Amino acid sequence: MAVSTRAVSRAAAGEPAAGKYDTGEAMCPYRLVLEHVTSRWGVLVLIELLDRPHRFSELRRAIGRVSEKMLTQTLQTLERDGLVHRDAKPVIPPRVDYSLTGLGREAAEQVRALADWTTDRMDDVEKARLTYDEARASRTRAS
Amino acid sequence: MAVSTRAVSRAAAGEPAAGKYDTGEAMCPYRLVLEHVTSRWGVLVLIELLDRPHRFSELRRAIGRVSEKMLTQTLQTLERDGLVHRDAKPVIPPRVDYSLTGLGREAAEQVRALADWTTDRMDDVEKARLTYDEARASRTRAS
DNA sequence: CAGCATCCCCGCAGATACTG
DNA sequence: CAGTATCTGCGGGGATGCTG
Repeated sequence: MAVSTRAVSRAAAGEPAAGKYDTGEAMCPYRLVLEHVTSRWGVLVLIELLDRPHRFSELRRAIGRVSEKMLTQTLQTLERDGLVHRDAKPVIPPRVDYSLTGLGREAAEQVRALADWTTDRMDDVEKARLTYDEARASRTRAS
Repeated sequence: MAVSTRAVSRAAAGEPAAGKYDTGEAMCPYRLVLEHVTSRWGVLVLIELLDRPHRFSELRRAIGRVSEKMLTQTLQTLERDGLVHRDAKPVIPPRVDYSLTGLGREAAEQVRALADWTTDRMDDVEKARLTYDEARASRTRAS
């Protein structure tokens, strides 16, 4: 039904299922949007759409290893938040194009900046990890 | 044991547990770092530490609603990646201060920019949601 | 106070089958 | 091709109890 569909959609993209953390206080709304944008697949979708609009299956291939279901859910969440525009052409076979809205482009640029930073600094991170693991290993030997 | 401890640490902060998505290909490393940084609690920790160094319990209170376990795991992951510096003073009662490294500060600034954008555009997002839900509701009535 | 160990639940996400 | 509906597992993450 429509209701359960909405429930699924709201649960998508890393958003908590509204009962799990509902220990009295409500989660502040901006964190929800932030989690949609920074969600596992949300990040990759936004970055991919920043290059150019994509069809559904193009996105699947571009991202790789995302299940059809998760991609659908992620796109629905982002569409609902007004970040992604969905253009379904009434043709056979169906053709649906996804693109960024103005709002979505702003978000995507922030996200891409972060992703670019990550790739740039990747080697620093890996060095840090080696140092950390080294220290841990020697601590283990000492005990 | 040390081995299992490391396994827990690696699974922290939204990082997949190394077997779940291991359908043959390895996940590219930069996505892992990206997911640490954009993880549920990672985002909030980085933003909080951008203001000033925090003690463990200060972070807990500042973030709110984060379990001790998840905060520990998140901090360990970020420390291992070289983004967070852990300073444990050998005193009683124990006192541990967490601060950003140079690398971590760069990441945190990107993340905060994204968070700021989210709060700024929050009302646009909510308007978009109303529009979206409205459209869905009328579609349901039509069918 | 900081953090580790253990238990356990439930919800995310993958797999599969079916529709327009 | 672009979805929806349903089932299932397993791992994230909360709760609790214990150590230094």
